[in-house]
Amino acid sequence: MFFDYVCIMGVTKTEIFTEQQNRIADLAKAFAHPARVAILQLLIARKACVCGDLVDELELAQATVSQHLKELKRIGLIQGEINPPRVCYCINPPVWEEARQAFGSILESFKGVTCCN
Amino acid sequence: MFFDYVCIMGVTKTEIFTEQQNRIADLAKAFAHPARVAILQLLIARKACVCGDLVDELELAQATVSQHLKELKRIGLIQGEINPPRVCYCINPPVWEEARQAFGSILESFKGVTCCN
DNA sequence: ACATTATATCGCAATATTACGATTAAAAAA
DNA sequence: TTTTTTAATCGTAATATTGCGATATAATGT
Repeated sequence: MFFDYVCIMGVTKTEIFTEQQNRIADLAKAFAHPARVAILQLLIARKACVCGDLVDELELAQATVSQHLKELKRIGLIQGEINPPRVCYCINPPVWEEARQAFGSILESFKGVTCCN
Repeated sequence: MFFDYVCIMGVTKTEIFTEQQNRIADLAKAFAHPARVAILQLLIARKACVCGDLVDELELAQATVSQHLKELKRIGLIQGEINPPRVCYCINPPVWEEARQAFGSILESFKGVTCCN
């Protein structure tokens, strides 16, 4: 009988990594596209909060911006307050703090010691 | 005559973003997969430096690990010292410092002030 | 009711990423 | 010289991501 592990090609094997590693990877995804970096920077600068303003500032179609906002919302880094017919987006402080801690932790863990030199 | 802008589907429009935004996105990609997070953590812990050791520790095929190492090398976060027939990998301090600055800068720029509350 | 406004979602096209077996390459050991 | 060891690369399969036009949705104004 075979209950062999089957690898589904093209899919990240999240099961073999720790919760922390998967979470860091997910948080990093938020910053892994220049459009999302730009959106986060705009939200922090508070110049644009409403989705339409972001569409104006970025040279991307409304559907594309909406999709990036959805991804940032899924990760938790931003929240959207519905104010019909507009939606006002902003940074979600607790998750932003989580990202700060997570990246800080891993980035500070390297003390400049390399093994091959 | 039409020299209209043609969007190549599926490709990030890097031209419309700043150098800094594109670089942050690229650096973030290094952390945007749990396997690469695990590799970086292992390299920092110095338990495994040789590619084969990483393959043993991670439950991934040698070809897969090699591919992730190649991506980390492309971004610049790690370097590989050839020591035939082995290759010893380690963190690349200047680029690691660049990542520390880049993430620190954006993560600290949010002062807890949101526009919709 | 109907038009307007702002955003989300759908569907599609195309490239990017992930994973791995098989093969190649390069140096050391036999 | 042949074998062994270690890592890179190739080729392939499959899912993920990116981008956008078109459409749907939902509340407001007329």
